[in-house]
Amino acid sequence: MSGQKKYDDRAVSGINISNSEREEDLNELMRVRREKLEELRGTGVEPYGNRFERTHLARSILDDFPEMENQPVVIAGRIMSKREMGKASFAHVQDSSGQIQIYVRLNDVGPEAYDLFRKLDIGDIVGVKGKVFKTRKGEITVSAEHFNLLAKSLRPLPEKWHGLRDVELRYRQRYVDLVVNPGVKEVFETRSKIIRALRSFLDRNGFLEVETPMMQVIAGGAVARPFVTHHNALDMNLYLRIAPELFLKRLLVGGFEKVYEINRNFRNEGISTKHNPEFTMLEIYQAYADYSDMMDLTEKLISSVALEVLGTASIVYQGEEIDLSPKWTRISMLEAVKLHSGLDFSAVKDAAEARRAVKQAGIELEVAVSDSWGDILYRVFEELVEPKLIQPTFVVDFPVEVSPLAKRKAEEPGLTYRFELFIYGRELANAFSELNDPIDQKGRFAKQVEKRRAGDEEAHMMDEDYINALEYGMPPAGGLGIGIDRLIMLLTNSSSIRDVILFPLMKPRD
RNA sequence: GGGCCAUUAGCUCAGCUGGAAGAGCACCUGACUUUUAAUCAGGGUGUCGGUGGUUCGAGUCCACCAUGGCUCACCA
Repeated sequence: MSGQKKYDDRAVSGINISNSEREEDLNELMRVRREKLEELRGTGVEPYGNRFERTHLARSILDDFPEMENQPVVIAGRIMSKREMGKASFAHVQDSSGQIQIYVRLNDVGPEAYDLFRKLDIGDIVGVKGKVFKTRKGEITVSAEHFNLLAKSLRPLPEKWHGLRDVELRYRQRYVDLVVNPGVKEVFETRSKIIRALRSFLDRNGFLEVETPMMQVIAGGAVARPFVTHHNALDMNLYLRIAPELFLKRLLVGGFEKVYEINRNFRNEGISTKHNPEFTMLEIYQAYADYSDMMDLTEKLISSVALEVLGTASIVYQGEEIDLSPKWTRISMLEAVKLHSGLDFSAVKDAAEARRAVKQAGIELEVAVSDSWGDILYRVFEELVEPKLIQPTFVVDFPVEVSPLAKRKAEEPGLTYRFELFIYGRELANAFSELNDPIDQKGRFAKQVEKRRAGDEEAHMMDEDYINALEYGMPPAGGLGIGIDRLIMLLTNSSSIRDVILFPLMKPRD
């Protein structure tokens, strides 16, 4: 028992016995660095420093050189390269703003400090005090008068020419990726700016940011398989949310009229370049609005964020020019399908006829026996139309069968006031006039529950409390969901969702 | 989950029809007081992803497994 306890303590404190305590496992590069570490300690140099006060970032020295020349500065950062030339040396130091060269001369720093400098490795974090000058070859440089070791690095960094290319290592050890591949940091800085711009746009327009449960008793608001977790004290299973939708609409019932949430959703499904099990979603709800208001909002939101963050609404994604300036094409699903497949579903009366029409048109499609007219229309749309929607396109009026939370069209009850936004063949946003008729909603849930009983794990569960809320009366409202990771992919020209998520889910090795 | 591809030094990669594991960077030793992919002289640091098999002999051929990439399926 006590042995078990000891093991747990070590696990919690992060000590990795198998890796760090077996010297014979260390390769020569790491062994040498550990020896240097001990040597430094032996000469009274603490290899892991404390607070360090710097005066300048690399960028500011480079940008303001004329004023900075000959001025004293204190910088701090990681040594990225080193060039020793006997009694003088150069190195590059990298901080959050970029890199700047330092020059260390025996005569300036003295023999002890110069010895210390020679022991430093690429990857070590140092603080440098010195004066700014320009070398003979014209590079702005800090001539060191004094320097401190702030953190000794025990592992060699990837090489300077190619950086870290191995995709698997880049994702597994993002910290290394960030150190050596400068473009990566830029993507995540842009990500942060995009999210800030979204928030500020919504805040300016009177929307209130709220937080709703990530752990839910009923995983609702979307069609997806949830993750299951367990609460010990209550001894009950909980789901990680697949969407915040039903909670945000409860807030409309409560009297909040314009709300939004930017947060993680979790879906227990396949992983791909477009899917990570946890992803960030923006959902917006506006009382007394409808789906065409949501289209206007989507256009304004995305185009103004692009303008604010990138300085242009005309972007290039994977070699394709995409114009995000309003107004975007709006086309009904029936028209879109007719345009791209020749099939006119408005003349098709039921599922049997739809099946025949698809077959006649020679479209290869796996159609389940239980599929309805709407299911088949939607499948044809996904298969033949989606990939062709490169420029921003709102596809409107989805079949009711695939839209269990959207309001029916008054004149065509088989369709709903729903749209999805497609850019580069990908779904980027999904929105509708919210269904606020509790009786209709209950009926739709019941249909979903039937599907669930028939084995469809992605179908909705019955949410009695949500119905209860609707029964109190929810104002008519427009609701909008935008996949933030995909938006960021688009705006940073990233081909994989893993390039816009700092720590994407990876299967452990071994 | 299916198909295709990849896995060799810390990193980036070569290694042909099976015949004694290689390069560049990094690292180590030495020289060098404005270099910058610093240079010059010397040094190879490895469970060839793992386990079996075929063979006199396997980094190389075969099977299975692991991880990853692309792609299809599912989804956002």
